Amino acid sequence: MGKGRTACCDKSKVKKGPWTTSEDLKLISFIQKHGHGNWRALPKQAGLLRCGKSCRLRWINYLRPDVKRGNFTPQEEDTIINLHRAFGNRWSKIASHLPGRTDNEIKNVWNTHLKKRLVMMKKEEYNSSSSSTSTSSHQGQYMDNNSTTLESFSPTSSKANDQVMDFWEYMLDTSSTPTSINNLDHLDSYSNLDTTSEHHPQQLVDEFECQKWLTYLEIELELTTNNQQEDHQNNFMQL
DNA sequence: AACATTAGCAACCGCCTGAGA
DNA sequence: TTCTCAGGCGGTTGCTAATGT
Repeated sequence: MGKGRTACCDKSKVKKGPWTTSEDLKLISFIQKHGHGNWRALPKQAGLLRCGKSCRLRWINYLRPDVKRGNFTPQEEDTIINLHRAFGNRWSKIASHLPGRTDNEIKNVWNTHLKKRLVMMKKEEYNSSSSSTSTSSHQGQYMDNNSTTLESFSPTSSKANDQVMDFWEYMLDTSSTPTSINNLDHLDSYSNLDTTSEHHPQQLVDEFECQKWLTYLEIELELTTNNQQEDHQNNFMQL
């Protein structure tokens, strides 16, 4: 063994960047069938040109069925703020107290919203304490009514939603739901569909989209009976 | 309308840790 | 005890969309 660490994978042979729909499905399909005992070996076994770490990250942050998407509630934000006071930047520790939320997501929310808000509140606190009519501030009152909550941020653009709708129309109209997980590459040729994860239904706030996606996966992964599949198709047609 | 700047977030990088040989 | 390896973690980057000028 030479000096230094061995790379986790051959960087020249792995794909990087945003995950495509077909890659997602391959990963989901493989994990559904075989689990994820060995992340390093998984990409090859699943037919993915990805680093094992990348697969793990994708699964944990986006594809796991129990990942909760959508805006953080004010309660969750409070929890993060309080836990951050206790644990600092130990995002996985904080995430363990917020079911369905990932460390990466919490880290992003902290860095983009909560940190700024706390700075502003510190400022306000400082200003008010320097004036005679200062009001006391204590834990649990980090959120004043005028502060911006994450409710005001929409994670999904209308364009992304349009793409999702286009995608589902395409899937239903053509009845081209792939029958084999090995034959998913054509999904990527659905040219205008943004293949970044933003369109992925598990990232949609709208539960309707999530449900459609999950139903599709059930069909794709043969987790439903034929009758159930028919029901699903009928439900889609009614929507 | 066009360009510049900012915000949001998915994904990558590299280090750390623990298990097992 | 030492070494290797895989998984996990936190920091950071880079792309895209939104907003401002």
